[in-house]
Amino acid sequence: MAAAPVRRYDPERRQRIIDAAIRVVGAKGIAGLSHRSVAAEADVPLGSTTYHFKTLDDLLVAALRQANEAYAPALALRGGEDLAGALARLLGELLDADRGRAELEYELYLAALRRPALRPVAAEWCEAVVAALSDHTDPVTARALVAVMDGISLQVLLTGTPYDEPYARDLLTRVLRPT
Amino acid sequence: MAAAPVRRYDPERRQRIIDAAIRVVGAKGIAGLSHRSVAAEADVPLGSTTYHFKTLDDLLVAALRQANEAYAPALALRGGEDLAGALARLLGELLDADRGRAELEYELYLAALRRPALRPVAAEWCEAVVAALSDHTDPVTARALVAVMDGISLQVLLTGTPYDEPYARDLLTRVLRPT
DNA sequence: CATCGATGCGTACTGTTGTACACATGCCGT
DNA sequence: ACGGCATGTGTACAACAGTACGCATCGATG
Repeated sequence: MAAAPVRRYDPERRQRIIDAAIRVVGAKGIAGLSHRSVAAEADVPLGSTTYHFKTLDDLLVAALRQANEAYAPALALRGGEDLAGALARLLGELLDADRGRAELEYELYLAALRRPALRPVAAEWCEAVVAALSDHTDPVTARALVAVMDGISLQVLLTGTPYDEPYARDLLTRVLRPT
Repeated sequence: MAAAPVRRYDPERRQRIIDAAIRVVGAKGIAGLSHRSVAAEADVPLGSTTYHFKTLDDLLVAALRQANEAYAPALALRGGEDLAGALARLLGELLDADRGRAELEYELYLAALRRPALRPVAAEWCEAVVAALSDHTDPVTARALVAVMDGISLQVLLTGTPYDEPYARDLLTRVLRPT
């Protein structure tokens, strides 16, 4: 009998490694990310991860980019609602109902602080959100909204304070009024 | 002749280790922080760091707390100036003139995302800034200002966008107007 | 002045990590 | 058809990590 057929020609492998990396970061944080831990999670040999991603930064870039793509559609805005209320509601959904995902995405995003390789991707993320908001307000205000939403999320995630939707709505309303 | 006199009775040792830890994080990031790297930087033996700080989290807590104490006085506000302008100016001083320190302080602050041990200290930091602003505005607005300043700083630090003081001033002005 | 606990020092152990490298395999252009 | 090259696999190695632990030394307490 043949030995266990070693897996060959696996075109999805690269993608599976990225998915595994995201799961690892979600479970153990970036500090727990290593070529070996992703390899185990993706069920591929060690050499495979080092082949597709020479450095961990490469892997983080791919993971952050993928997380971005999943985040932007979450900002889908309903038509009738007022903008501040809609954003406050979406923020609440992310921070209350999907805390794990919020932590994961912010951890990848914030990693750009010390990893220059991630900075362009973080900038892309920023731009994508601004673009999603540009249908509803001017570009300067859109950037401001991003800053404010980041700030609110940070306070919640870093200090453990519960998310206060009316407060967020009030703050966003203030930002939306032109000078 | 006597052997090199082994250093004994060094009451400042603990403090020197904290200072060394801050320098290490500033130079190599939290990822480069280890009992060994601080020991080398502080010029103390390995056993000394593990004695004073059982875990690296303990060390990070001390470092973050110390960074906080250095940050709050930097928020000293001049009397005559309008609040938004003063904060925008201070933000500029931190982000333009002292980028390294800004990165260091935010890295320690953001580390609370994945390290529950740091969360109370991050909350203290938040409260300290709110308290410093409370002489000039109401508590709710003070919290909002902290969120906005964090958000602005993040955009600058994470994406590499240059700091735009007039933009920050405008945004802070919007937040300061009561609803 | 004897003793005990806090502090300091050195070293050894065990696990984990990034990296390199030699070899296997199968697609694709010629 | 066939050979080069991208892809996949397994293993080994050197560096470095946290941790533990035995011993040295000092200050204070009685």
